[in-house]
Amino acid sequence: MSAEERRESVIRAAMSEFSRGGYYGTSTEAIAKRVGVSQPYLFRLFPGKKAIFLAAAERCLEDSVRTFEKASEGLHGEAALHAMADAYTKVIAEEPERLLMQMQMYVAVAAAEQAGDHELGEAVRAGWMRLWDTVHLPLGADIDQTTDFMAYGMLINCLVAMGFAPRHRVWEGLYPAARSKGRLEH
Amino acid sequence: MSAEERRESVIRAAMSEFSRGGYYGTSTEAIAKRVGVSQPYLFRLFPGKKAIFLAAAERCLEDSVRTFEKASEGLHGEAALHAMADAYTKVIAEEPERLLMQMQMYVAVAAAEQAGDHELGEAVRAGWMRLWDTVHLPLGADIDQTTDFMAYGMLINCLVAMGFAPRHRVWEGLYPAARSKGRLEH
DNA sequence: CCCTGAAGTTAGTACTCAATCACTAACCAA
DNA sequence: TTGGTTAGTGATTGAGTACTAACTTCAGGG
Repeated sequence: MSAEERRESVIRAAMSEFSRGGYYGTSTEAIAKRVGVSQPYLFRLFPGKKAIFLAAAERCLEDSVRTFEKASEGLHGEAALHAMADAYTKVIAEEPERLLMQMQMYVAVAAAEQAGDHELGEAVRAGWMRLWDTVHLPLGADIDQTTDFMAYGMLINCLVAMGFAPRHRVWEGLYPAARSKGRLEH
Repeated sequence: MSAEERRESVIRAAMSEFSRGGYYGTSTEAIAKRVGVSQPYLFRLFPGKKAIFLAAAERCLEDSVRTFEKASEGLHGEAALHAMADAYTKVIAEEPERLLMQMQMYVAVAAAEQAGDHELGEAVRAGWMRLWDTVHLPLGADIDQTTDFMAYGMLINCLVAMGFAPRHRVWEGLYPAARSKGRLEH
């Protein structure tokens, strides 16, 4: 397998592992095992653990951007809103890891910034802005609606992280995500 | 100093430290240093690191409950909403650590649950429900409004964690928190 | 004046983890 | 065959970490 292909699979494995344990709670050995490669070899593909996390974070944001781009393609206003909400609902049910990775990303940024390392922070903020704009345009560039959409998304992320069962009453006020979630998740 | 008083200061120190590095990124030595006590002594005050984190998480939620209880005292409906939003704004400006600790709590729950440890998860979910109800009642038991309030809160937590500057346009759609934040944070 | 119990420390253990180094095996062009 | 590149491994190192055990210090009471 070429180095580039390996790097690709490392990023995917890293997203999985980091989503569980976060930056500090994930060992490079765990990532290597998931890739099926020796641990030292990771350091030939990436300069260090931080670089792996950064790549995983950027990919995570990129995935979300693409999800909403695809969902809202050719749609506007309320139709786009529903399409994007449905798409997110699918992510909740099928790839909850992605939501957790988002959360891990956010807290990792806070830690890095306080340690004087702004590289991750700048990348994540740039990615988030791209995500924000990706949602903003199909919603008719309505700031309030965009903010609402993102806010619901963040609430959902937190509820998923906390492990609230899909039928729990905290989901009640979330529409349409909650109802769809009730359907999709077992 | 009595053991009980020490435990109290350990919890406060732990909230600070865990809010930065999360569970895995925070050493018991860092907590001990902040308390001004030797590291092994922590294990006489608490059975282990996990217990310290649990205590810090519970205290964090308790603090938020108290914040909203105090803010909404004697108020209902829109008045209560504004009072609670203002109170949260104050927390954003003066105690951003508390918001970060919340985030750290959420991701720690996800990690613990997947590792088969449900103790933290149950405590956090119970605490969150108390928080939810604390907000729910003054808002006239309106589920949608409560969900909105919590969603905005979670979005704010994430933006703060990512380190978006107070004047950044992502804050624009947040009302009244954003405007107040612009005023309060330098 | 000694005894007890509680607060707190020093020294140490067993372990994990990121990163480095020296090496091998396969392939490929001249 | 030779010389070079690329994918990959095993052994190791040095720093850090949660937790334990044994010791110290000291206030208060009989």
